[in-house]
Amino acid sequence: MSPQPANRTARSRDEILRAAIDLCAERGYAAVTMEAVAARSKVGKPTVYRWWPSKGALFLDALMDRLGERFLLYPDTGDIDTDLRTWLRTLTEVFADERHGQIISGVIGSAQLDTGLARMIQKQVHTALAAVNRARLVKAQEAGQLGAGDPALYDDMLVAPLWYRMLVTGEPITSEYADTIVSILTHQFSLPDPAADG
Amino acid sequence: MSPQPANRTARSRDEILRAAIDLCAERGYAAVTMEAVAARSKVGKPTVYRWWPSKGALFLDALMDRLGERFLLYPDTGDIDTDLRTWLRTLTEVFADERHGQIISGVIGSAQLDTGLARMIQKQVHTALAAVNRARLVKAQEAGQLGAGDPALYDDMLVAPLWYRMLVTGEPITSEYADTIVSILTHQFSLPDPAADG
Amino acid sequence: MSPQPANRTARSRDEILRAAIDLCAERGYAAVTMEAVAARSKVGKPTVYRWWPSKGALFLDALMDRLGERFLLYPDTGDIDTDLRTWLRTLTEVFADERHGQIISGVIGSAQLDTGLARMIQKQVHTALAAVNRARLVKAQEAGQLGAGDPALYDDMLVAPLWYRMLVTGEPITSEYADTIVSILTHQFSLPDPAADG
Amino acid sequence: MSPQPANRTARSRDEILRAAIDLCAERGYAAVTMEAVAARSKVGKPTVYRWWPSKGALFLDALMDRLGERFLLYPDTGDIDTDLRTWLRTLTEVFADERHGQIISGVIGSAQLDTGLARMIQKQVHTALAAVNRARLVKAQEAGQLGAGDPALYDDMLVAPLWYRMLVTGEPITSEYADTIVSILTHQFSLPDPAADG
DNA sequence: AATGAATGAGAGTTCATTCAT
DNA sequence: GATGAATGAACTCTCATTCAT
Repeated sequence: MSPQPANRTARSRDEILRAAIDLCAERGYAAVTMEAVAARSKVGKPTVYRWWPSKGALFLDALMDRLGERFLLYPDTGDIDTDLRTWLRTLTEVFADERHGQIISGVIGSAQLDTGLARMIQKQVHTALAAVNRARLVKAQEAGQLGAGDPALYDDMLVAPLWYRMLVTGEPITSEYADTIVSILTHQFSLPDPAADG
Repeated sequence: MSPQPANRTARSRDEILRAAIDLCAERGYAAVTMEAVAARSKVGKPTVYRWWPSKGALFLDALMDRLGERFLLYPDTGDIDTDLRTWLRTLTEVFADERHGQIISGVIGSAQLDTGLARMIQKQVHTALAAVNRARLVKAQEAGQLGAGDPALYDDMLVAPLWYRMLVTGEPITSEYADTIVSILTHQFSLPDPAADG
Repeated sequence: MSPQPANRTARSRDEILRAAIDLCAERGYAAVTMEAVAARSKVGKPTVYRWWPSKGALFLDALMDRLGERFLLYPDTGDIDTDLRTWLRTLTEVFADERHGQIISGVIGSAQLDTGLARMIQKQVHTALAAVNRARLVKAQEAGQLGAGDPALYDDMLVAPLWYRMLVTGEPITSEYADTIVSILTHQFSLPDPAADG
Repeated sequence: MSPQPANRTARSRDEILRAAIDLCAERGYAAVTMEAVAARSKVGKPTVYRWWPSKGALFLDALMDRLGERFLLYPDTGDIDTDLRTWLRTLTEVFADERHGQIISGVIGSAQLDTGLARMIQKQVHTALAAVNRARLVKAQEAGQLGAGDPALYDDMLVAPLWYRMLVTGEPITSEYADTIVSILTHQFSLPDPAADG
């Protein structure tokens, strides 16, 4: 997503990203070092630094490489309820997947300590994501499937609880949780009565 | 909140926490090191490490020292709408305050890379916070001021958007944003029409 | 030799010295720490420090305790040649004995870095040792068994080579070496011809 | 003498050695720490440790740097008496010089607690020194200027008394002392009569 | 462009030494 | 006196980052 693949260059890039992912699976995000990534991928450390200024940036790229398309292809069956549910479940699965979740929380965690990385996330992730999300929501509003209201707020309320559990409380992120949130948003935001439906 | 203040001990503890806070204000959370904290507070590094296993733990304690009570005194005027608004505004103010916000996001960020710190946050912050929050919500439900529904979900949806902006999108956290979220939750969750009321 | 043995005090003192000697045998002088000595002898660290200001001082005392008398009883059979030989062999044996040699070189080594210890060695060891040595040499001179000459010089030339091997070259200290030195000094200092006697 | 001077490397090396020497002059050998050396020479601690495993090794190198040649150029006027006297006086001057003596005794002292350093001294100092010394002595023997006898013994008896005063008794090391020793060795080892010549 | 080697900030420890009981 | 706990100097090392080739 950032370096242009040239001949040998492209291979290096892939090997570095793979090494990063592999090491993360083996030792956990926190224990991965740039040094280990360089060693595993058989390149010099300066080569790694030429392309990525930090571990966070490297993993952000690795993530985009593997998951980017999955998020940018927003589902559109015509029924907003179904689509939001599908979309949020996708997010849930990724978050809950040990391998990806670890990287995601690690990258977001690193970004709290690294302004540059935070900016990269803005640019590479949020802008793109917000665009597709909001486009779909506006379309649903125009189709009368969703009440009026700032789509950005819908969007926040939809994904924020997942992030909250991921980053703050550590509680499990399940598809039931995702479904409940979608239901609240689409069904006039009325909270389910736990006595009535569990 | 964790080490017992003894004679000389208590003074060290306070000086260390103050040094941490001061350094953070001067250089930003990321640039504070345990070494600098020790130097500034005129104690040896081992003294700092004896009480706090990491920078994150140190700042978590500093935060609890200064803000702990503010959060554990949940407002209770009898009107849930007012109380939630008050409470969330308090949270908003703290998050938006450069000095505190920086520490909060830094600590949560560090916790993504440090299981031990994550656990400390669970214990010292969440358990206490969730208890007061949920108690107030249940009381409101019993008073018929709030629809049925799992109070934990109310709680998540109330604070998650603030955390989301804080940690993920970086968008500003304003009291208008807080108020909107409370309104949605208390007024049957209907989203405001941006065209109608801004 | 320094602390006065009182009731429980004496027992502590002995236990501390024994612990020091034992630990030295187990780990080597360099690896013995005051902390380990305190732990092994089941006393608090301040107790050790009350009596000995440093590891070197402690071992100096331990050494004097075990070896002191051996050196202060200078042999006197009437024949200076025999006596010097006996005396230097005693020294040789002690130096060559792994257990004692290690402590001796360790203490002298420590004294290079510790003026106070150097002074203690002057007082506790040298004054006493030089006195008996020189007394015997003077007596031999008076008996016509030894040429004229400053007895201090005899003394230096007698023991210096042993110390030299011990502290500087690390070459083995054998009784043959000791005997050769004595022979040179007593037989008009004529060096043996290696071609003639080996 | 050990690390290969490269571009930046050489400058660092020199600055580190100079800093060590300077600090030693200011505070005394014992009070010099690797940390202070690093700070004074404006390099990181690991840089110091990369090249020298210990303070003793560092000072050994500093010493060799400044004094090495002085010792390896053994005087050879043809007259062994003169040459030994010259050589031992050189040694005496260095030992008696506050600046060098301190380092020498410190390094030898450290070596008592550090096998690795002891080995370094063997290799870097003794082998070379013994070679030149013995070569000169053998030449003198062949010229009939010196009695038969193991040159190594001559060598030991020549320098041991100086080391003995330096490391053990602390008595002053003067050129008179050196001269007396040479005289004894060269004049058939007959000790001067203090009554006759002072 | 790519890399081996060098660099230094700072983490986290050990242990001599001192305080408070 | 004796001791458990506290303190800090300094060590050693890891790893991000940079230099020189």
